[in-house]
Amino acid sequence: MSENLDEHIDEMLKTAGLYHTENRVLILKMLFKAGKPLSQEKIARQAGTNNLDKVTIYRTLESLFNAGLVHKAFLNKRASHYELAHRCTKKQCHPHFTCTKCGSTHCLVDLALPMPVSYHKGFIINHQQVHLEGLCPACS
Amino acid sequence: MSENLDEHIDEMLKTAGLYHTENRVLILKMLFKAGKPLSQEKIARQAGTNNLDKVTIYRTLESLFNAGLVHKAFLNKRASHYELAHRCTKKQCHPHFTCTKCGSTHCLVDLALPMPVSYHKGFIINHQQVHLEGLCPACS
DNA sequence: AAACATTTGCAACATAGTTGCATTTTTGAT
DNA sequence: ATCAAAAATGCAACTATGTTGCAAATGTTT
Ligand SMILES: [Mn+2]
Ligand SMILES: [Mn+2]
Ligand SMILES: [Zn+2]
Ligand SMILES: [Zn+2]
Repeated sequence: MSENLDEHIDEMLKTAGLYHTENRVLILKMLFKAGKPLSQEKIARQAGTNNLDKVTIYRTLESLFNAGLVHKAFLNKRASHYELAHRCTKKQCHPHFTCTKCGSTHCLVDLALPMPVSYHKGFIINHQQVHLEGLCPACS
Repeated sequence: MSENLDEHIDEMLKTAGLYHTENRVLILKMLFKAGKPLSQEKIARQAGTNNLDKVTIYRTLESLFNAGLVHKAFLNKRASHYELAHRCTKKQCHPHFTCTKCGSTHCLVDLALPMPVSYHKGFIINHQQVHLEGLCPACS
């Protein structure tokens, strides 16, 4: 995946019907590399010299989100975080874990949680996100 | 509970070791009455004439939160929402449901979800919050 | 190359939340 | 009831996050 990541990203954008732009490629690469949810601010800082405008980052993430390539992760932070959708099913993202001591975030991609079936008459459940808190291996 | 709500709130504050103030009583009453998570803005608007300062609301909620009387609900909105902790166990809040059509929020207090047991060596899971999306009875 | 659609950067704005500090309220002890 | 200490409140100013409008730049299609 390391060699042909560029090709993979090209394919993702083409399939999604999105214009192939420098910023989309850059941000998708960052998300692949990070392997966990990133905020606008982290992306901006990591881009450094690339002089990415804040608004552009938000709009780029939104276009990737609308295309289904990216998910909003549901952390207990003030800022939204985005991650690749490649490790989520349509109905269920993997759980996210936040360490209450060091603040680190972990994607528990292999922790399968049951999706609740229909609740009461009339409720249709389409999507689930689970957020866990506790102590990470480094802090426990 | 309607008659002795005041007494109940007095008791809550006393047990928590918090000063008994007008604002704490007012906000706790609102949260009881609402039965679902409220944001600072909703509390301010509902207080109306009572002329509650924004900062005071935040600080009041924080004191109630630190005392464990109130939880932060984890909705996919920009602003934090707070609710009474009385329908949550220490480790697990009830799931919250947001309707993607009308935006309404529902507390699924009788939907019991299993708490994931320890994940990998080193992870200690202390708390779980689940957020569901779909269509509410009015919209489905 | 030309025409069209989308993306980008910038400035200005809106909303959520925080901090410092002087004043007021609550509490517990006299 | 009076007083002193501790905590809560209101206000102003501030930071951080996110949004909107628009002209210029870039990507796509023919
Ligand atoms: Mn993740
Ligand atoms: Mn609730
Ligand atoms: Zn940790
Ligand atoms: Zn609805």
